[in-house]
Amino acid sequence: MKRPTIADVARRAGVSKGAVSYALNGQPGVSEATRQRILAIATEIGFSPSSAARALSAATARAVGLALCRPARTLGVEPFFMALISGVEAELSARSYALTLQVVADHDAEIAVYRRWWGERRVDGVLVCDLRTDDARIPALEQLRLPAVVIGGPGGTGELASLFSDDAAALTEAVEYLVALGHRRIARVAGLPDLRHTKIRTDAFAAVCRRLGLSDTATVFSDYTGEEGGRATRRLLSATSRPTAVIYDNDVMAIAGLSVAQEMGLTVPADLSIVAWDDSPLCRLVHPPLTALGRDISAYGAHAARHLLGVIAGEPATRLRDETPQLTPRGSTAPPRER
Amino acid sequence: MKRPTIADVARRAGVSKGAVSYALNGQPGVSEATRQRILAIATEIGFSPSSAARALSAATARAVGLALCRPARTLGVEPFFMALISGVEAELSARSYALTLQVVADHDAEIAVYRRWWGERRVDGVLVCDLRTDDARIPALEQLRLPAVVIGGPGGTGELASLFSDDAAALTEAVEYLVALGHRRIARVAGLPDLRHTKIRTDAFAAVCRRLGLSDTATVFSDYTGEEGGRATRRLLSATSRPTAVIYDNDVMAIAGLSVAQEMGLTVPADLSIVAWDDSPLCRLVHPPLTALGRDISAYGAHAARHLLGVIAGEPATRLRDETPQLTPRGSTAPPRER
DNA sequence: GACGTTAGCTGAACCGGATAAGCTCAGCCA
DNA sequence: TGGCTGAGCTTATCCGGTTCAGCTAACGTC
Repeated sequence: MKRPTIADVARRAGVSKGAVSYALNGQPGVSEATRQRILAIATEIGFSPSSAARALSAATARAVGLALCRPARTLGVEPFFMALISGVEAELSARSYALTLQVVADHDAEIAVYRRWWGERRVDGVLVCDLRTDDARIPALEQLRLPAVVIGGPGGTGELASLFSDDAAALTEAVEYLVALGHRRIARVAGLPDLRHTKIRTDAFAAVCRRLGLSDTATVFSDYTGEEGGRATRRLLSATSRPTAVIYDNDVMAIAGLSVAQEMGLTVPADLSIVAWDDSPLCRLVHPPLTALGRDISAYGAHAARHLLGVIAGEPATRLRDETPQLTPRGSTAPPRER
Repeated sequence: MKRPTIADVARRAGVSKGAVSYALNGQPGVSEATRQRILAIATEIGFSPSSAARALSAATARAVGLALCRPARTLGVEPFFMALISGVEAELSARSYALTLQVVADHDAEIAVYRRWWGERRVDGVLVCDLRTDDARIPALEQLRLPAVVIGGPGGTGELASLFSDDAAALTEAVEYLVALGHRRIARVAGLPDLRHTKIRTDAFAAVCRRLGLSDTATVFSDYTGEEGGRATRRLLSATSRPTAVIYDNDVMAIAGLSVAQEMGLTVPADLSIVAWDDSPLCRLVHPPLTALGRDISAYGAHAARHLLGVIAGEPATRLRDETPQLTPRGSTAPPRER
């Protein structure tokens, strides 16, 4: 099947290439009758404009890049990224933008990819994930002047546009809820310590514990994998004065923690309450179902994509606050057993 | 930061655009000294050729498309796709191909996407997932003559290239293992019935049960979600003569099944053995860890990508058999309790 | 009826590469 | 010395769109 070009449409309509271009792009310069005739012919012979030719002359790729910088191992297990991608994609395809995906090993490789994408004009902008506390990608992107939206923050995003959720508020709500249930010894299994949102949550955790007068609090850092989450839990529960509640930075670690607790003979929630961050269907899979801090990740992705398209279109690089994660209480939290 | 073009390199090197093109592409036509000088200058000013211009003249996009046709809901939870994508991506980026991703609602939309990608010359080929028993995408792709590799089969892939695993053999191995443990009443919670690999597994299940003289066997169809998997399990376990072992078509449903069993007061594996398909880290997260039929999904994706690049390069559209899923026994399977 | 004005269209340049064809000149041989 | 060869380069064309400048004809105006 040979692919028709604009010249084929022009020939069959008996007009010039220019007229066809005007007609298809809704530009003035052709009569309504001619436009309809051209559109009909284009549809009939199944014409769609070559993205390469269009990119070359219009200097826009109509594509957006997303580089994922996590090992394949953890990438797959967390539902977060797939949900994010599907939201991003929904927004992009609605505006006929393509999504180009690349998995990279580290930030240096990621910056190299941005540099190449920009040089090759392969994308018009990028979405940046997993913001670190001191993130080399930010100055690199600023220097390239590659339109970008950082999914993360607040803070640390330089002059770039960003989209963030108020993780501090969400974490505070979770701690207050646990304290209201009667918990005094609350621990936290955090994600990678150099991610910015980990620090934000850690700071918020320290602040709320101080405010509520909790002293027996511990934060253990992990890497979002089930293995590490389980190990961290085992360590916490083996301490002489073990916590009565644990907050996990993702759902996978929370599920691993639940298994470890059960394996150690503890009953959830009587002996141990569990709160998960990221309310995916996984949280409802296990028994008891997990109390979780959730939000619509797909919508988060869609908002990020929309924001990026705005930045590409020349809108100012603002910092948007998205929905704050909401606490959904389920069977994994209860007042601590008397002792 | 303005993006340098081939003309900038040519000007600084004091040669023509043509010479630069020959030098950068390793073509004969320039002396080694000139080539080195041009390469140095290109590196120095950070030149990378515009993908659009290259695509336009070389008539190749150096990009591969992947359309995912599942609701966002189930897409996110299963680790399968992310693992597949990371494998595909590793292979593609090693050969400097880009991956273009699109989430679609149904097969008609997917075919429309293929048609558009082909017309726009946005991709050089596509990977096709989730083959159905009577799949409209196959004839559509054949008609478009768009290079494609179908991830699925064997059979039902028409003239297209494909990559499949021997699910029938894997399922047979799992059943034989359960029978060797002493199980006689084995049930199966299958995936969507119109997926081809579901049918292959269902047929293999029927065949091996007949061969081994098992009569009390049941296959319940589901949709890969935890909710449905749990519901199916509840139905199976409520029957008068309940199964002593259940094989699930994915890990998410298996985990949901485990929860349901525990919730109903059954002990796994004493009262019920569980086998999961797709051995993701999730299977090791729960307690007891799940016996699973696993394979390297990332490598599967990489093989599919390599096969597709071959087809794009003009190699014959062969049907490749990948590694057969291997049974990894863990804590969720044991001989059935005497009764 | 001469003169703007404008809608509607054409022709050509341009985007940034790849590449075929042509040109130049050194080297070699008869 | 003239002719041939081939390495090493330049020039021109093409890919398939967008867009600008210009052309033509119809229309309105005084």
